[in-house]
Amino acid sequence: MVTRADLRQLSPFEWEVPVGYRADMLVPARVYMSEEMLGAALEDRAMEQLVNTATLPGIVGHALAMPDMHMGYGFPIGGVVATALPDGVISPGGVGYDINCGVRLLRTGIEADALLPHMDRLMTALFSRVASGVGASGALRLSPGQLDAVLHEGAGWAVAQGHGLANDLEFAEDNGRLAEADGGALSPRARERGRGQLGTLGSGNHFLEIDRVVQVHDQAAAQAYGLTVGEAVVWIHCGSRGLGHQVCTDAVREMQSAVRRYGIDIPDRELVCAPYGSEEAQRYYRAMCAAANYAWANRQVITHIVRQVFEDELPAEESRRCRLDLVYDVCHNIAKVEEHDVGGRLQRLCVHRKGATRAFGPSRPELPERYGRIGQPVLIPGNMEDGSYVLAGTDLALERTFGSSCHGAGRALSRKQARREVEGGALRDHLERSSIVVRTDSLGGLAEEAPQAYKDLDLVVEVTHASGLATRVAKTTPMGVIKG
DNA sequence: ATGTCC
Repeated sequence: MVTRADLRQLSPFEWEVPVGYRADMLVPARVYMSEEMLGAALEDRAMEQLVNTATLPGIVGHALAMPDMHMGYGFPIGGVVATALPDGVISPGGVGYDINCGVRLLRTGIEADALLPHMDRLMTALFSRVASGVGASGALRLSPGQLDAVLHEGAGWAVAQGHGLANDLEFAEDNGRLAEADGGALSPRARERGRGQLGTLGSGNHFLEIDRVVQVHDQAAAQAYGLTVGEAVVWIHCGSRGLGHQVCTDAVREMQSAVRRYGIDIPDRELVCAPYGSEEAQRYYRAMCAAANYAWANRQVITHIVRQVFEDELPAEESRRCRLDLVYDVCHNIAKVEEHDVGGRLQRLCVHRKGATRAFGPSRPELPERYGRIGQPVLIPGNMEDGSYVLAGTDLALERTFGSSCHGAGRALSRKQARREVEGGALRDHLERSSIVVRTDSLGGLAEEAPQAYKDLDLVVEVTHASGLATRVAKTTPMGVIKG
């Protein structure tokens, strides 16, 4: 176990486990946290998992952890690991089971107060038209050919089918599509699981919310993002559902033998990986890209349903004043091939972000023109009571964390602990008394996602902001919550 | 996260 004594403090919110801590480390491990947060991270296996990732062949810079770090499969959630191509490894555990789990934020153009009288009706309609819960299937049933188009085209498929507006794509990370996707790299089971789940929310921490912008921290950035205090916004948090889960399951199994074949020593079998250029790695990468595209199409289809619900359920006057535009769409479970400056040299890297959000600053050409002087919107969900943050990516993040930031508050209680401590029905009543309209498939699931099951988002964002990885732009709090 | 064990 890593202890406090093994850590070297670099700055108020930056800590390092030096290479000498363990003989198999190739680079130091670095975490962004306050001293208080560090305590909790040392109690479970998260820090040890981070150190384990510092042994992966080809890793460059540091094994990094964001302030929302907690235990995950192999890699900690909140972890960022970059490996040098072509010989560095790619690891499915560095992406996670929910490939391209991500967040999409829509502004509405209407004041939250104007929606208040209609919240019950809106939330009931959203709950009925966006399928949610474990194993949920949606209104679409894709033919094999349609599925291939989704896997290849991502959000663009949905837009072309009429589930969206042409400029939606401009405001999604990678325009909602990774070009290396190959539907043929998926197992038949992964493909079958994907056929009926497009346009569905899923379960766990996935949600659909109507929020109110309660605070603007950075007027210029908020203006560029089109956010104003008092306005209603919509948050969509979901991923690639059973299809992405199956891609990860298949890859973990296949790479178990790859690790042996390529003679890779890993300290934890959950860190299975393969050299990026190998057949196994390339098959996983193309399948992962396809699953990422599925997730983007999923969020795009849900976006369209939300727009339809606002149009159908609001009175004509309010409906006319609404315009649900995409602020941005980020993924926080993915491995990307990106170019970064490593020690003064531009290098092609495989950047694993697992529970970490890309946070590119103004210098990167990937940003939409509208945000070019501000930085990429970094969307950080918190909890169903206290709300969420919009931050802006920075050039400092490019120097420090391969352009990455935290992705949420991070869990403070395990799901089991949360169920023990919280009764779902009482939580729902508490939220409704606070004028938060709640719709859920599972009161047990609601309890697992209770506010007290998460770290304090304000603290996580404070560390992120003070470290310069992403800067505060606006905060929103929930008016209506759908939990799968 | 997940047809929460093919």
